[in-house]
Amino acid sequence: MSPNEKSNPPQPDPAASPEPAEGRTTDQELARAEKLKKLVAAGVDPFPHKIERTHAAADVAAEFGARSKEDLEAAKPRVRVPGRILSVRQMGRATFFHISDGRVKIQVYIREDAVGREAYERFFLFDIGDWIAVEGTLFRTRTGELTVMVESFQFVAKCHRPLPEKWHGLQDVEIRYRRRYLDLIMNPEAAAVFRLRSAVVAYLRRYFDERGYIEVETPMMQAVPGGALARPFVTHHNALDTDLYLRVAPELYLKRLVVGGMERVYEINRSFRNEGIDAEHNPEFTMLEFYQAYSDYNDMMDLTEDLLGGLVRDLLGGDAFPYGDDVISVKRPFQRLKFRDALERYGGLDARAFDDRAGVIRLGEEMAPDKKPLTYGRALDVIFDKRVKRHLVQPTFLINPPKEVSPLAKAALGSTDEAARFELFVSGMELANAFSELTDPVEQRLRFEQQAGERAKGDDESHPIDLDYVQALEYGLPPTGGEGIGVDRLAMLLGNRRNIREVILFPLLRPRE
RNA sequence: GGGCCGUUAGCUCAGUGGUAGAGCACCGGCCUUUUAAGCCGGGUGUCGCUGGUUCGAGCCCAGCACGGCUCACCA
Repeated sequence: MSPNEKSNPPQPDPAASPEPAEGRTTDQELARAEKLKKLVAAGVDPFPHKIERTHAAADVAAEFGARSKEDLEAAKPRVRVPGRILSVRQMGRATFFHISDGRVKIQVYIREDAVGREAYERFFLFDIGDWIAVEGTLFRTRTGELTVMVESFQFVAKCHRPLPEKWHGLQDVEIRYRRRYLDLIMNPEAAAVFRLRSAVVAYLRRYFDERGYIEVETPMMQAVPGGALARPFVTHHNALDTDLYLRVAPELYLKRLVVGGMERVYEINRSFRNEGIDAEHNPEFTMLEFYQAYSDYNDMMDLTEDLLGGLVRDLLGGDAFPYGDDVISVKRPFQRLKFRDALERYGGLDARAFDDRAGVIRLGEEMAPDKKPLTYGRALDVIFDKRVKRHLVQPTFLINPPKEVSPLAKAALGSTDEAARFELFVSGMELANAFSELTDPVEQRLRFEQQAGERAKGDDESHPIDLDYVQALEYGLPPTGGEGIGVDRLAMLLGNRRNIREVILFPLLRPRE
């Protein structure tokens, strides 16, 4: 067969409306496809390879936002700026519209007498939602709004589907989460939260980098899912024919690195916990963990105050910020409250009740019948969760919880049943968890075995035995302070969002269909 | 997993057992500094799905799906 006889492969119609991903094609989608066809017929490339621009919309605002009307009229600055059309106001032979780069909206003015009749009519083959690049000079309207006077414009990309309503934005939370791009287009305050989150993470990295910490990445797929008391996700490696777990925490690997001489390490990345989903929990979430040799949990408290104070000052200004109905102050020092004192103050346990171990267990089991049988320490933890947590609104270091629920922490100095550990609570939410790391390999092994004993009694939240980790400790871990901070929750606080899904771009939802 | 609530046009939402509605968007007109532009005309729909009750169901009942809140769970 000669090349000439080869039939051309079928070419897609570049202006065709995409098959609807779900449901039927609506009248509005058909109208949009028709307009694109006309543009293509007029010679427009529906999928241009590159768009030249001088400014993003945000650049225009930043560079010219302060220039006066007279100044702009004299200078006539030229810009070529792309953006998505968000609204159109046509008045006969002149039209105003707004384009956005996802951060800033810029008004554009197009007049038939400036661009010519043909181009002016071509503009009406664009729809709200389409991407356009406009070139022209900047001026201010009667009302003072910075505006591009169009001299020419270029098609950038088609929006085949109508955008949500311009005034109310996109309200349906399910669509907001499933199709986050629509949320980002329509709800600028939602987009702003994710920019804030990015700034939070950048600050954290800067903070630790400047203090001599090494950023590392440790396994997310682990043979023993340790470092926290949580149910893991299971997966399977085919070539090795072995089950692996998605990590519930990076902790044990980070401490192995300290054994290896990396005396200051941190990691910011995802962990996975196969638990319920609610306003404070997403199955995959981002944790900052950091470890510092030659330190203890008191040093971690100092560091935490410094870190959060600086973060709030840097990103929000000042040392307090609104969260829901509260104003959270990160002024040093944070309240320090012993676990036992917290239970006495808010949990209705006086000293005598505290010492009545059977009574405590009974109370805990009444509050959490699913968790029976409870140990003393577990029961205290339950009572804390139910009664105390919600009272800890201002940043509070909750110090020395039961050793029993802290299998990776040293015992508190001078105590046999309390851990050298704190949890930081803000607005009733656990934000951080830190301890003086347990460095004794013999005791670590014992603690693991105790946990295994509880596991055997049906407790699937106990810590699994990790003998490989014990072996690492046998090579010597210097005194080390370590801490984990929930980055999503930190973003919730600074962004004043009550739901973790507002700070996770694509939160886990049940798959559709 | 339990309880409560929601699901109606592309979006935001009304809807009282008896012809399916509004605003925005869209379509056709008018309009050269508007900005939730305005004015005139047009309703474009699998009322989440499946059954049931009824002469008749968006509405009442049951089941299911998805979502929200909440409780449970949860470092």
